[in-house]
Amino acid sequence: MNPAGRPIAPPEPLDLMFQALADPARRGMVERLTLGPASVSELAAPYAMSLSAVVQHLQVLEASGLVASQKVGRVRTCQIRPGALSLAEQWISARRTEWERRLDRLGQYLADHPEDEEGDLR
Amino acid sequence: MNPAGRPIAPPEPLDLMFQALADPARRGMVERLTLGPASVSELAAPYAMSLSAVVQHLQVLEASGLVASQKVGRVRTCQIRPGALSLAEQWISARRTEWERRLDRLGQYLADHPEDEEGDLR
DNA sequence: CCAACACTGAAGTGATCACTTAAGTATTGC
DNA sequence: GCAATACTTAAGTGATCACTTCAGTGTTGG
Repeated sequence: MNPAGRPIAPPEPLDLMFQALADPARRGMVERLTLGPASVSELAAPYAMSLSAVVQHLQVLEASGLVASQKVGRVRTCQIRPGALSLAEQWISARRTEWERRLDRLGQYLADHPEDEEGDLR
Repeated sequence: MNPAGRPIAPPEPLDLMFQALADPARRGMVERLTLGPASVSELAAPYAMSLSAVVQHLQVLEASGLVASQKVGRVRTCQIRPGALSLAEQWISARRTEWERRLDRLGQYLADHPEDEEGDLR
């Protein structure tokens, strides 16, 4: 049980996604991989951390679905999974369009009722 | 010092942003706030956690820049900051367009060289 | 005035995170 | 064959996270 005593819920895909993107090293690896596939050591090169740490970041990225990899010989080659980011993108753009619509309605209301005062959040 | 013994870097805005979005309760609060401003207790209502926990989530959301709030009397009213999500949106769409460009180049190459075999990641 | 209300702040706890080191296991070039 | 290469796995550590409880503080309706 967790601290709340409630049953643990399995993490949703969006949780894993945003969690994966929340670390600058992981974002950096994704940025690198958008330029093309790379081996683990190539991905590790820009970072001061151990290879082990990089592999652990890679595992997070794979669990989130952002990255896939396959091993050939002794080299593991990683690539981004193109469709993966669209889930996060959709959530964000849904919020954006929602509040744009809301601001439009508010603007329309204010235009229709110019006598009303500002400062009202409702 | 951190476990690596290296100096700590201050978290980047995108770190705070994605970290804030990585929790389902916080995303839920953002979703609620896209429909319009709400008080702390209104935001807390759907959740089984304590009010204190909700306030702590709200602090994370404020630190990320996603949410703003002001107190009037004994009620704190929260609203989303419309522009905030665009930072995350831009990062994601930058990656998307980058790998789309890359896939286009790859497709063009394959079209120009139909004799080549598949399975090459380079 | 005073009780109910809407938070606020501090302290504590167990789980998870971001690393580390150390000791493996397959591959490959020579 | 054998050393170098490219990871892989396990165990450990301190920091941070997501909560909790409890004890305030300021506000407001009756």
